[in-house]
This record gives sequence, C-alpha cells and structure tokens, in this order.
Amino acid sequence: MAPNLSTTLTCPSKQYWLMKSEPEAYSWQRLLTEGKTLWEGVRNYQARNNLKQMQVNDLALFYHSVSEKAVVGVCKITQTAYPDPTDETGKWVVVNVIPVETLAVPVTLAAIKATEALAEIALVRQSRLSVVPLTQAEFDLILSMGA
DNA sequence: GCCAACGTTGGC
DNA sequence: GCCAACGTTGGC
Repeated sequence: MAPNLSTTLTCPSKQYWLMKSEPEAYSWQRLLTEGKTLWEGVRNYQARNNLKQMQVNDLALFYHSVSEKAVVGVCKITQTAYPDPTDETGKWVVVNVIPVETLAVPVTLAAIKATEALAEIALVRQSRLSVVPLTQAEFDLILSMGA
C-alpha cells in the first residue's frame, strides 16, 4: 500500500512538536474555522523555551487535553517566537500557527501509552508541559495511527 | 471531584 | 540557597 499524505509530512528543520490545548479553551475546530492563530498564554519556562526554538514550517501535533486527551490534527508554524501580546511582563512569547490537516481518527493518550515506541515520549513523561518536542519517528508514528 | 506531579513564591 | 506552602495542570 502506498503511504498516504499523512505519513509523509515532513519539515525542513526536522523539528517536530506537540502542542496542547483544552478544547474548551481553544479547539482544533476553532483553528480550522479561523485558519490561523497565535499560540498565546504559555506561562511556563520550559514550554516557552520550546516555543523559542520553533522555526517557520515546523510541524506540530495539536493535542486536546483534559476532556478529550487525543491528538486531533497537525498544524504548522508560520512565524517564530515574538512577545505575547497578552503578557505585561515581556517575559513570554507566542508563535503563529495554521492548520495543516485533521487526523482521520484521533490518536488517544491511551493509545499512545499502549504503544511501546511512544511510552516514553515527553507527552507521557512530562504530562504538565504544554509544548513538547517530538522526534520525526514519534511524529510519523502518531500520524500513521491517526490515518 | 480528587489528587499526583510539578512549578513558583517567599520566609528564613 | 533551602525548603515549606501554595497554586496549577491534567490524568483518572
């Protein structure tokens, strides 16, 4: 079987990410509707440092936390980190993202935890970190699970 | 709704 | 600089 589009998504930097949002706060559906957003409100240094490392065209999985607990889509970074307009202190940053594709099937946290190759990813190890890096292999595997 | 994990704050 | 107290996140 020929690989479908999802499993062949790559970006030049070979840096991949997973970004979390509570669907009640900002959902994948809303990103699809709006077509773009700035990823605001990060107030954690480790997550901020990850945002600062992002490059234009980096790909990120979009994860619905809390009420859904599943990866639902892929988005792309369209602008590197700049000051968060909702932040008075000047310490925090945002990036711009656009939606790339919706997974045919959401990949649940339970499915990720049940997959040997994904049992140690940052999403699982550091469950409270809202922006985490992924290897290309991890990114590809989750995409194939959602195809 | 509870609680574990983790980050931050502030007193000493 | 340590650590107790507290707040937040997010899985269960």
